[in-house]
Amino acid sequence: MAELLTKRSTDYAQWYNDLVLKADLAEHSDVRGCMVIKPHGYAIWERMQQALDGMFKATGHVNAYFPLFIPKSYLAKEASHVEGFAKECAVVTHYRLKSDPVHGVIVDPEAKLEEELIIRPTSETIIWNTYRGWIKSYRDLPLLINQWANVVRWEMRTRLFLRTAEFLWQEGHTAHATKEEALEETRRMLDVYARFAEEWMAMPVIKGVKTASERFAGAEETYCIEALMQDGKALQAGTSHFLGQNFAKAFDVLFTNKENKQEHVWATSWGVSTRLMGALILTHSDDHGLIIPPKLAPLQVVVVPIAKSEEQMAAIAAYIEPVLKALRAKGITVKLDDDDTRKPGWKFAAHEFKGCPVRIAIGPRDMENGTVELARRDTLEKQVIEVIDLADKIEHLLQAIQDNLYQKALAMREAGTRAVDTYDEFKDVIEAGGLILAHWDGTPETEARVKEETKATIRCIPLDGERTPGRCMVTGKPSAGRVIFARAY
RNA sequence: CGGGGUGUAGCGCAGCCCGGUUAGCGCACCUGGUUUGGGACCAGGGGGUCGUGUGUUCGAAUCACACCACCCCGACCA
Repeated sequence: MAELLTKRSTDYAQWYNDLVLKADLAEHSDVRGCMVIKPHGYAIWERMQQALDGMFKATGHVNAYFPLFIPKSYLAKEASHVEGFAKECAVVTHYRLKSDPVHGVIVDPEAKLEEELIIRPTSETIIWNTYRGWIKSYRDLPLLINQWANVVRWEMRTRLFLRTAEFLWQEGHTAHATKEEALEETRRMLDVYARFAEEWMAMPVIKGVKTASERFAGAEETYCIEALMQDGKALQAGTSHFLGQNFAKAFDVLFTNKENKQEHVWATSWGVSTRLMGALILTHSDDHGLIIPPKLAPLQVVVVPIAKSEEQMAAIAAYIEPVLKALRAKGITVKLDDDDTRKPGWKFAAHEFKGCPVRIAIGPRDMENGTVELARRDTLEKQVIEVIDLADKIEHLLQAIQDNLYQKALAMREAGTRAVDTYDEFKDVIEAGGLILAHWDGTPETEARVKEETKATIRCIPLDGERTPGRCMVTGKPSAGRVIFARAY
């Protein structure tokens, strides 16, 4: 078999790049830092969207859409927000081109915008400016809105899915009457993200709180889910922010409470992006290509016929038709790959590379014996089984694959997590990657020093598990509990 | 923006030092045939502003200068 893919052990970063390109997930566009998401990649994203959207609706949210453009002055209204995003904003300055004998077209200097427009790096400002008109009374609260959109952050260095100048995401923006409600919402959506990651992506995550230096620009508190990738680097997979009254104050969003008093509303925002595609790949895939958890696989089962003639192809199609029907009745996506321009061996390799969880192969031998060959992508195991009750067996197999992927990822994370008590040991252990649980004195200075000296950052202060006090590994000062350090994407 | 590198067919590359017929190879693509239980084989075929511009020269993919683009490493980050 031709070696299409750099091995993970040879060069993990190159493996990732190869895989994204060769599994037809995405490619670089001619626009610097921007990617084209190809149909196979987009289909997986659509499955993610669908699952998440259902979870948002189930927690009472509705979708809406706000503009791509944000007046420059809006961004400046919340001081730390603008500070956080100013360095990576694309700006629209003109609204017209005109033809030019030398250059074809040029920007029409006559068509300068009076106020420049920012391409949204996130939508808090335009949304809160809009909410001002929507919220008057406690009866208008809570306001629970999500939007699916693209955003632009002009990054210096980009990587397909993990960091691109333009990316797709969802951003939830909610308004509440009380601080407690807003905090509850922040945690509720964090739980939604964690559940999605674990149940759909088969990716175990740690829920935590960001330190001040890693906090979202404009938030009082940023919660996150962090995951450990196969190469030992951590990846932030989703964030949920408690925004306090910062945006309400910046945009004068007031409501009248039951006591007829004016109060600023309390806010949250939360998002996950196409970065999840990167997380999915970095968590599960192997040297043979992509591995997609069954619940997110656009095609869950593929049937590869081994036919020497058109008659045989027709016989195989008839042989498997009842199984296809039964699978579809269960809501399982299945395709008979009857393309006669490709050989079976080619198809085996291609579907494997693209991550299809289950493959059925059927040849003349199987039709004589009443069997099929069943292969699972996660373990690459093959077995010949009787065609009787095949749809049920496959349904169970898909669930088994989903479970196995989660368990494997969990085992990987557990093996890659260590508690460390001294800074010397930390410096040693961090070289091997993984998550490190260590005590920290809570100061930004210590955090910055560790980052400077080891390139490791505090991924989060974990929410779950007991918080046992100790002494900071760097300064020896008191620590309320261990935090998670790692080198991160 | 600093440091390094690369631009030759859709992709991956050779040719460049030392200028000289019609610019070559592998993969992919097209046609025909034989094949088909893990990326088949044989034969034939199509496809090129050699990144752009200027210069040197009888002659430039090859030499010089300028520019552009992209990639890798750093600073910034979901």
